[in-house]
Amino acid sequence: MATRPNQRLAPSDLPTTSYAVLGLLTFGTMSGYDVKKVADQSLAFFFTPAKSQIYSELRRLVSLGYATEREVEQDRRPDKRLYRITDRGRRALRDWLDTAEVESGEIKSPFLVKVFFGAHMSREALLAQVKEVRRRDAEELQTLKGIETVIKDQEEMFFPYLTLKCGLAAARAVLRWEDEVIRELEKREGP
Amino acid sequence: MATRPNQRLAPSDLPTTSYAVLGLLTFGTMSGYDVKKVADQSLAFFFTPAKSQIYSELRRLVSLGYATEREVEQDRRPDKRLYRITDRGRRALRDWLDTAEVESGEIKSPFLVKVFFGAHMSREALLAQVKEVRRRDAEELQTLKGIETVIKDQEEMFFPYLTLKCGLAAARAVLRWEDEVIRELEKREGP
DNA sequence: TCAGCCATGTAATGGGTTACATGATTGA
DNA sequence: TCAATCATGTAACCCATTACATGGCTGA
Repeated sequence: MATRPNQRLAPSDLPTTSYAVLGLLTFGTMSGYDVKKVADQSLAFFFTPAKSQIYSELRRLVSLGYATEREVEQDRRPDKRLYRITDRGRRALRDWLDTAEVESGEIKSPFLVKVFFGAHMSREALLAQVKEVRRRDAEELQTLKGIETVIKDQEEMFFPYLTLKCGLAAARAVLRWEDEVIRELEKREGP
Repeated sequence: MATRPNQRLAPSDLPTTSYAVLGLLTFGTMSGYDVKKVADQSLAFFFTPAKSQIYSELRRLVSLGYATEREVEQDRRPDKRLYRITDRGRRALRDWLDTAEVESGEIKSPFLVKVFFGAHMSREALLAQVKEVRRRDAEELQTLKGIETVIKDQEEMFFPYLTLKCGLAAARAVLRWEDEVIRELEKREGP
């Protein structure tokens, strides 16, 4: 069946992950391995799928006609499959982006669950865990700052930079909160 | 086999959800429906399981001996099952809390994925979506502030209040970021 | 009188994670 | 020489979500 060239695609209602992968394919032809790497270096702050997830999304994108697959033989490396976004895929991506329904997003934090039930813990155990998380979060902030220096003046990175700024703002706020928690816990019943 | 009373339980490595439900049971005997309500009113910011998830967790807790189940017949209401945490369950909870490995948590934000690929959208579509998300986030912040006024002076809410402060800090930071994004988008190529 | 919420759950589906596989290259 | 990393994926599992089911009460 022939579809008219600029027709809007039926909103095929895939999970966000599919569109994220589809979006990454706009950067160029990639293998699943490549997609994973790029994702880890760009979307990582708010989107972190497993490899296997990416592979199955890519297969799905092909089955929907949103991408094409081409096998490439390699020596010294396992053969790989390269995926390229199609026009139909670009249209699907734009349709999803333009769809007015936005999901704001969620946080899943085992650490905060622990803090919530902190009354059942020794002060020392909780303090140690807060400090550990704080240390990692500070590292994370450094990483984000490193990315910032690289992309902040690249005009084509305007939108990624916006999301990075969200990460920076959130990271800084959380770090300040962690410092406050540490202070509060340390003054709560003396040493 | 008889276990010694205060023995450490083998770290049975359940998902965080299990321990969250177990933790909520320390507040008192509850049905699955109750657990869901309490969770929505307390952990909601960083932990939002579906009802069915809670029901299956409760069944698992029983099967592990971490909770007991008692059927209660009701008229005008469907019968219900009440769950009560056991000593063994309390020990399992404490052991999990004291375990040094903490997972910091993750963010999953379809909205940020959209912003990331904002170059593929019309400025108007993106702006509208940012404003919509900002509106919801402002509402969310109001809700958190409402909770704050209720619990901020209750000593027994000390730890829940700590997590609430994290939510407040993050929500404020994200709102400021959203305002910045709106300003940036509005000045980007004139009206 | 009728939609919507209270109240209690089950069933079906699928999204996403961890573990499994393989082999070459590189740094300690 | 041995672990780590690059490079590429598949298989199994299970966590978690959405849809389904039931019936009384309540407010417009």
